[in-house]
Amino acid sequence: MLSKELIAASTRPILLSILERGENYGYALLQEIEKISAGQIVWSEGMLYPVLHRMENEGIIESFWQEAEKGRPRKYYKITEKARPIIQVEKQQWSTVNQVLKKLWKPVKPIRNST
Amino acid sequence: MLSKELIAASTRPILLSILERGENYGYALLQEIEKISAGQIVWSEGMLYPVLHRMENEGIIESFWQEAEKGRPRKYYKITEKARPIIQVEKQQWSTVNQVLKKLWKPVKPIRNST
DNA sequence: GCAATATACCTAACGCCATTAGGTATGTCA
DNA sequence: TGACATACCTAATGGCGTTAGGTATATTGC
Repeated sequence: MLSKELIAASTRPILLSILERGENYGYALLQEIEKISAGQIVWSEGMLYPVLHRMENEGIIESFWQEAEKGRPRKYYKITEKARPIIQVEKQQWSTVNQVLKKLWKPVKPIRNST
Repeated sequence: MLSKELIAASTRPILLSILERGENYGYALLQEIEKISAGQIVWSEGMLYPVLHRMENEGIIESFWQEAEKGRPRKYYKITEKARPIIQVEKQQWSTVNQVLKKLWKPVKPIRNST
């Protein structure tokens, strides 16, 4: 169970990275992330759908309805050209923080003793 | 300039990791993170002080006033024993997300062409 | 002497966003 | 026929970063 802050920070980068590999629909994305993270990351629908709508409003992704062989129609999302630079910035920002944390998590060098 | 979501997700882990290495006071922490991140991460006071107060209320850190050689007294913070397991969980959570992103950012293997 | 700047702390109003908790609709299986 | 999985959506709530203030001390420049 991730903290809500970490969810907030990682959802967009993860979503865009998944969609970068191919279009997909909301419900499948919920299962996809759970699978990729080996059950570590679980998204709620109440979080995901608003995020998708917001990103569509911003023009980062776009949607189209598609009939499934069975069940109700699915709303597929795909990234737009506008998404590319955003993904780059997000990667860079994530790396910045990750490098700082990696640095801080390195054990402190003990002071060499002269004995 | 980091996104506010990434700030929210990283502030506590970073703060606790810095304080794990030694007690420090608020204003110095602002400069410390800027230095460690080579200017990439800049915290605002309006973000930092409430975070410190919240963590103190939760018993994760504790504070004491100390006179400086010059200027006003400083409020130093140090981690408590309660912080240790929390830091561990945060490290683990961060690593989980980081591994997922690393996986997603690996270039997709192109299909070998028979030409 | 006095204004500007750096240090060092604090807080209130605002807006964004995940959570919680609902709702609708279709198809399958017992 | 009732339960469950699939598949979409939204409203109310609370937490938290941003913005924009405030207070106090010490130094530096005019």
